[in-house]
Amino acid sequence: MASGIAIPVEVDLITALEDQGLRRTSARSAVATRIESVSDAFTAEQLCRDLPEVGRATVYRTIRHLVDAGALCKLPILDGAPMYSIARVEHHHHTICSKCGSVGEFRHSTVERLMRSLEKEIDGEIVGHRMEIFITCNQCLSSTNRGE
Amino acid sequence: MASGIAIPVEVDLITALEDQGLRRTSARSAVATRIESVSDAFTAEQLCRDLPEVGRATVYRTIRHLVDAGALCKLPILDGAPMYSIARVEHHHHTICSKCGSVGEFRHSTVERLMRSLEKEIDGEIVGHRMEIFITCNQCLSSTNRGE
DNA sequence: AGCCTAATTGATATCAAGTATCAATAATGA
DNA sequence: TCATTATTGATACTTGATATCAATTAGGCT
Repeated sequence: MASGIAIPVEVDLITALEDQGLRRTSARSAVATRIESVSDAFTAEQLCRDLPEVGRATVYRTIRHLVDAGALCKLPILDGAPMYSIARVEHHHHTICSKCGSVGEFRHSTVERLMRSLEKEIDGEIVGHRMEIFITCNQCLSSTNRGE
Repeated sequence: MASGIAIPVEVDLITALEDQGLRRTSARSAVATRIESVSDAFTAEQLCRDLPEVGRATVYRTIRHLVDAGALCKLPILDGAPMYSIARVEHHHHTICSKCGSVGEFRHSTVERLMRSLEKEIDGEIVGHRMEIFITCNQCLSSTNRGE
């Protein structure tokens, strides 16, 4: 990870919601707290299962608000429900372990430079991009080596 | 696009299916022909609507076979059904117009170089990647300028 | 040509993810 | 405290996609 320490944006999800003009309610607090406590990426259905005391509709709505606020990233999974992860770094991309599904974040200046150089090749105006790197994470690598 | 002319892999979808050991049937031919005739990316549901004479299950199955054969790319759309496009260029990425949804392909060596340089930063072994560029395509740009 | 077998089809049921509805409830400001 | 407005959540529904399985079809064989 070299020298470039990513400065983590302090994420307080319930505050992010209030900044959107939304009320602080017990349902929203429960959702926010739960998301902050699971460190990994998660699906909406997982959250619903973890929070049976909060209605499905509310879980989905709250997630949508957090995505709108920029506090959560929604990342598409080709065969299945999208996953969400807290947006800790300003602009970043994701690594997804194709064995265990764990999600990581990274940021690399080359990506931004790449966009600029692509601008010439592309028939239109670039308004955004998305990039995911599929990996076998170190944990899965070592458990495979141990011969499971 | 400079000098590097992308050599289009000649794609014959029904042949791609036969190469998988699948039989040539009228349903599969209908699906293959239809996909080849629409030049744009499409969703499974669109195909079903275009081919009411072919059962839904068969349309979905045939698409899956074509993806398995590498003849179609499945690209995730964050809010909605995945789109499919014929894989004309060996390894490539997609541009998606965020106004009209049209899909294009491009290939750029920097992307491959980028992967190699990312290898050092990433906690695991890279096994693949995915990248989409969101654009406003020239067509949408000009129609906006005309003041719709 | 006719037959056999395995592959394929497609109507239907089912599943899963997510959204719309709307009466009941809770939060805020006066 | 009251009035207003936002929020909630049970329920029904929508959409995309897969499972089931009897009927059909393709391809090889004689």
